[in-house]
Amino acid sequence: MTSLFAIVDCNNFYASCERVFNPALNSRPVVVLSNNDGCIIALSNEAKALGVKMGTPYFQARPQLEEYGVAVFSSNYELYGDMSRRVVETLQQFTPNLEVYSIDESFLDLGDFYKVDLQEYARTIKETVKQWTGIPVAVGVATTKTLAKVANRISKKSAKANGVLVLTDERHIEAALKRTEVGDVWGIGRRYANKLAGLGIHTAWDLRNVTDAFAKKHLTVVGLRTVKELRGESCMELEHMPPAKQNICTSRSFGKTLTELTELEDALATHTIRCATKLRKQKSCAGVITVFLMTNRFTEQHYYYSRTVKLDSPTNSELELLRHATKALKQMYRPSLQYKKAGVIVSDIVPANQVQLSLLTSHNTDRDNKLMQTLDSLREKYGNKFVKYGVQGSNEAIKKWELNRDHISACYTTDITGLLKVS
DNA sequence: TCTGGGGTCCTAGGACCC
DNA sequence: TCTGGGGTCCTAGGACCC
Repeated sequence: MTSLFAIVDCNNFYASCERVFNPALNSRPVVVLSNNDGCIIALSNEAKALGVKMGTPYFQARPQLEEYGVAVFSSNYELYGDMSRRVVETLQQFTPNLEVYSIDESFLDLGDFYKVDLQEYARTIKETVKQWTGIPVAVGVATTKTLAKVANRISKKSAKANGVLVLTDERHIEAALKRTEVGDVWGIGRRYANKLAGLGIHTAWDLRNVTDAFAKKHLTVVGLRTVKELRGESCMELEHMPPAKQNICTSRSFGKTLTELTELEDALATHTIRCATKLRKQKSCAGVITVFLMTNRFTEQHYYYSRTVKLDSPTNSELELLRHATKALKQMYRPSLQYKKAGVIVSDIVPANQVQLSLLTSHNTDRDNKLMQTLDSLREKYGNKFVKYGVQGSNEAIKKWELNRDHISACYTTDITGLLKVS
C-alpha cells in the first residue's frame, strides 16, 4: 500500500490576503512587514521581480519600495488567521484526512485516491480554493511529504505546471530532483546546504543517492529521514491532531525603548496573560515560567536578562503566573538600561487533567479555575483589551510599548477587538 | 531613528549515582 | 585512599521549520 500526499501551499499568503479585499492591489507589487514594521516577511510575485528580498529591514528597503510604488502593509494577523481558516474549511470538502501544517500550508492524505485522475483532482482543489476564498494556491502531489514539497515548489516555478504538479512517475521524479538545489529540500537549511556543498552534494538528486550511513553521520537521524523520503520511502505520517505544545512563548519588541519598571510590568503582564490563555486553550498547565528582558541586539552593548521560576505545582492560572512574572521582573530589572524587547516562556507543560495538586496550593485552584473560565469567555466576547489588571496600566501607558503598525489594513473580516463579524 | 515571532528535534558533555 | 565502568538526567547549543 503506497501512501500519497498533497501539499496545498498558499502563494505569498499575507500579500494575497491583503489583495483579496482590495482588488486595486492586483496590478501593484505588495509587501507585508513583520511586527513593529521591522522586516519584509511577505512579497507578491511583482515585488519579488523587483529584486526586493525577504527579511530585509524595512528602513533599508524603503527608498526602493517608494520608488517602485510598492504597496506596503503592517502585518494583520487577525485577517491572515481568518483567511487561513477559510482555506482549511475549503480543503476539508475534499478530504477529512488533512493536517494543518502552518498558517498557509496543509497536507492532504490522498491514500485512497489512486483511482482518480490526480492531475484533475489537484487542479480542482486549486481552483476551488481560489474561487471560494480568493487565495491562490499551489498543489504538489507525491508519495512522501518531502517529495510533495518538491513538487509544490516546482509547480510554482514552471509555467507549464501552472501551480499543479503530480510527481509519481520515476522519470519525472529524477528530473525534478536534479533541478532542485539541495538547500531547497524541506529539512535542509542554509547550514546543511553549505556543509553538503563541501561534500560534493549539490542537488536533491545527489542527496537522494548518498548512503544511509553518510546521511546519519552528517545530518543526524532527521536528515536520514529526509533522504529516505526523497527515495520515495514515506517516513512522516499525517498528523491530524496537532500535539499540545511543549513550550509556549509570547514576546514582542517595543515600539520605542523602555526604561521604567512600570512600563515593563505592563508589557510583561500582557505577555503572561497571553501565555496563560494559550495554555488553557490547549488544556495544559506549565510547571516553569521564564521571563526575559533585552536591550537592542543591534547595538554594541547588548544585554539579555532572564529568570526562570519552577512552580510548586503546574498551573494555567494567570493570577499565579502573573505573581511569579512580576516578582522575577523586579529581581532582574536594572534602571538606566534601554529595554527593547521582553517576553515570557512557559515550559514543563503537562495536560491539565494530570496535575497533581500540592496541598499548599489546592485551596486556591477551584476558585482560580472558575475565574479563568469567566475571563476566557469575556475576552472571547469582548476582546482582549476588555479585561485588565491594575498592573497593565491605563490605555495611555500602553501606547508607549505597543507595536508600530503604521501601515495596517482595515479589519475586513474582524472588528477591532478581534470579534468575527456576523455577515 | 528604524533590524519579527514562535516553535521542534537531536546531540554532546557534564553531574551524579551505583 | 584509589580505581573503573555504566546508566540516567539535565542543559546548552545547533540545526531546522513557517
